[in-house]
This record gives sequence, C-alpha cells and structure tokens, in this order.
Amino acid sequence: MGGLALKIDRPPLSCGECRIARFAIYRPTVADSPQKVCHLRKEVRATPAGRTLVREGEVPDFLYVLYSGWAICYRQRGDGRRHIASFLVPGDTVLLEAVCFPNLPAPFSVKTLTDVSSCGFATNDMVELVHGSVSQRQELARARHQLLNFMHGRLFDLGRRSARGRLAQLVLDIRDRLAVREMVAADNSFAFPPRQEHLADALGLTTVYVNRTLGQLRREGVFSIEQERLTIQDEHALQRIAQEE
Amino acid sequence: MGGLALKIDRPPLSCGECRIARFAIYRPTVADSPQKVCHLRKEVRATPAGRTLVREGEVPDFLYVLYSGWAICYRQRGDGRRHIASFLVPGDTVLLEAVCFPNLPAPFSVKTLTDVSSCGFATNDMVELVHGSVSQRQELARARHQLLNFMHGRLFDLGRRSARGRLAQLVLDIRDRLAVREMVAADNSFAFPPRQEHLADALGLTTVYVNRTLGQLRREGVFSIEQERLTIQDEHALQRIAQEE
DNA sequence: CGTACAATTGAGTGAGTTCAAGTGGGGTGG
DNA sequence: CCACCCCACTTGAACTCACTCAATTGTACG
Repeated sequence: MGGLALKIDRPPLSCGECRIARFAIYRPTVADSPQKVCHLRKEVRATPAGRTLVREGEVPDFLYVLYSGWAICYRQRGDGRRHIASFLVPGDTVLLEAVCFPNLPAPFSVKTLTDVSSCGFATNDMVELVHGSVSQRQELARARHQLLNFMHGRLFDLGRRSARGRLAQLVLDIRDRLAVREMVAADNSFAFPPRQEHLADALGLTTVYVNRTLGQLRREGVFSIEQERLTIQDEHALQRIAQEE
Repeated sequence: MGGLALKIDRPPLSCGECRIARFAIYRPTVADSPQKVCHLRKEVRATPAGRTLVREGEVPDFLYVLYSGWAICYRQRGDGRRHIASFLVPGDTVLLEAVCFPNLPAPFSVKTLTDVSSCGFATNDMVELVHGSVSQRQELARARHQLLNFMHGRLFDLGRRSARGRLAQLVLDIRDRLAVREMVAADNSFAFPPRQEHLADALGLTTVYVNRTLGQLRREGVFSIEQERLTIQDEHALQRIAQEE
C-alpha cells in the first residue's frame, strides 16, 4: 500500500536534451529555444496506472505531454458501454484538443493505462505557445489535420472493416507512430501495454472475439503479443490484411 | 438532355436577408455587417445532384455554403467500400475543415445528394473572415468543437450501438440540426432526401438491413420516410432507442 | 499458497450479410 | 396513351461473423 513503486522514467531537466520533446506539439519551439518550453513547464509528474487525468465534460486548465507510458481517450456511458477513441503514447499531448478549444468542455475522458511520467503545462500558456510563431501554427495545423484524418480512418474501419482488418489497422497505426519516435526495435517489435479489453473497446468488438482473432493472427504468423510487447512477424501479410479486410 | 431543369432555390442577393446565413459559419459577421460577406462571395452556384464538389486528397481553393439541398462527405476505397462521414444540410459549409487547415489536402470527398444552390468563397478570403474578429474566432472554435464531438459520438455509435440505435441517433441528429435552421414542420417532419444506400454507408450497414430496420421502426410507429420526407411519430420511443440501443 | 485479474477455449445464439428475386412508381420513347 | 425501363425499395432464405454465457488455464503478486 504505502509508497507504491512506480516504474517511471523521468524526463531530463532540459527540454533540449529530451528525446521525446523533439516529437511533441511544441517541437518547433524546442528546436529554436528549448529553454522557452522548460520555462513554461509547471511540473514533472509521475502518475500510476489507471488514474483519470481528464473527465469528459470538464473544462481543463492543465494539459500534459507524455514522456513515458500510455494513456487512453475514451467515452463511457452509464450502462458500461465504452469506446476508446485513441491510445496516447510518449510524445502525445493529453487533450491537445483543449489547445484548439480553450474553455470548452473535454469531448472525452483520459486515463493512464500504465504508470506514466509527463510534463504539465497550463492550458493558457500552451495556447499562447502553439499560436506564438508561424512554425508553431503550422505544426498545430499539421497535428490537427493528422488527427482529423485519423478519426476519419477510424470511422471507416468501424463501419466497413472486419475484426482482422481493424486489428491490423490499429497495430500498424501504433507501430508507425512509435517508429517516428524511435521506439520500435530492429526486429519490428515494440512495447504494447493495452489489455485485450482495451483493444475490444477501441475496435468495437468484445474481448472474447479480440482474443480469438489475435490467436488466429498469431497462428498465421502475422504478429503476436507477449509480455506487453508486440512483434510483427509478417509485415507484408499485415499490410495486406489492413488494406483488404 | 440539353438544359436539365434543376429544382433550385436561389439565395437572396443580400446576405442580411438570407434566412440561412444566420446559421452559417460567418453568422457573427452577418449580424454585424452583412455586406462584408456579400462582398466576399464569388458566386452563387446551382449544382445538379450527384456532382462531386471536392475530391479527397486535393487542396481546395474554394468552398461553399449550402443554401438549399443536401451533400455528403465520404471516403471511398478502390474496392467500392464507402463510408459517409456526414450529411451536409442548408447552412453547412462544404469543407469547413479547409478553413482550419488551409493548403492541406481534403480528408474526404464531397458530392451533392440533391440539386444544390450554394454561395462560393475563396478559401483564403474565408480563412481571413473567420479569424478576423473575436466573435468569429469564437464561432469557429464552437463549430469545430461541435464537429469533434459529433465525430466522437459517431465513433461510439459504430462501435457500440445496434442498427436501430444508430439509425435513431442519425435521425435525431439531423432533426436537431434542421430544427435550428427552422426547417422542421410542426408535425415533426422534414425533408429527407438520402437513399437507403446512403444511410447504409453512413451507419456501416448494408442497404438490405437498413431497409429491414427502417420497416421495423415504421411498423412500430416510431418514424417513417415517404417521398423524401421523414416524419417522427413517436419522439419518446425514438429518444429511448437512440439512448439505449 | 491463495487471491485476482488477464488470457483462453467451447458451445450455442443472434444480429447483420449475401444472394437472388420481385414490386412499384416515374420518366421516356414510340 | 401505352409499353418499357430504370431505379429504389422490398422480401425471402441461407449463411457467417461476431456475441453471449460459462468454464478453465495461466500468471503476477502478496
């Protein structure tokens, strides 16, 4: 109970030396003058797994850039039905949306999936920062455009793809995002902490069916998950499944 | 062939007298100085049904505010699978997204569903307009926030609701949007031009099953569609289905 | 060693699909 | 004015992907 040991990995004091800041929303500023970002940082936080960071409908005055660990954005109804809109990985901003719509309620809740360390900023500071220069505004537009594209892709997935196709799509999406951040090993494997329950809620399936589909893909030698690590064995087959199914 | 007769309804010359402009993205400007909007308007356009207005992946330099008629935003794959992201009704802006991400490629295609009349604007002009005043920026943030919320809702629908629930949700959403624009009659009925095929593509179902579900709801006395007009007979039941199923 | 949670497996069911055929209205050409 | 056609809607029957319920195994942790 007392003093629960978090497996955390704290960011360096200076954002200039942070291997993650180079991929965060404020990366143009980090490239120019990293101390500007450090100066705005209000805290470095260690959060245990399963903690709620943002509650749907509330107006957040604080937001976090993940340094290590994963989180989920989700909506939950009273009857227990849940939908996970996205997985947040290191470098992602918890509630980037708040930068676009300051003072408007959050469209989803955010919860840590693993122990997490993150850098906290006041929403207002971040709003100023990301609108404060041409390169930051471009970066923001790029990030939002990517987000919109992602959501449209996900809508298509849920409406028109099979369980296998959706799973393949999700795996590739996460792999690509982690690859940019240099978090994919040479053997095409990477840390993958979500439970099958989370995959089910993200893909609009049940845990049981996710399990069967995962087993099927494993037996086919496409990819497998072991000890919170996902390894892609047959990239080509995975691409094909993501495209066609 | 020659001179196909469009059933069009042209907007008035002055935006100040336009019953639709009051609900468009530039409504704060219309309230203050309607001639500003009129001045930016490059054309009033009549477009027949089935015409493509925007092609996915292209960078649009023009956008349109619908005055009459409907359009759809959609993605289509080579194999024919299609997903309709949203229905656009009078007052909506074709590719409002372009205002947020100028010079970035459109995330979906847009096609007219019926004959349409619309006001055309240069993207750059519109970008300036909607960022040009505090009230416009607020309105833009509000519109985008609503869009994001809508997309999250739709994601939840596709992942976690039955065909009946999705259909009910869609009908209520469109009713509410039309109601704001004063396009819903006293008997809770409104123009509804989409084919069952479009509903299927929007909801991730097949036309056949949409037909069966529609028939079921009609027999239950919830709502019915006749001659491109939808009438809600039992609002309470519809709300319940949208909530619970 | 016991508890708790995650993954796995089996059997039965059902929501939604596929294929195929039939209906009905509105427009067009003869 | 009628015949024809086209398109959207409708219906039936067989099928299957994914769900539900329920039990079992594996694993981490105290």
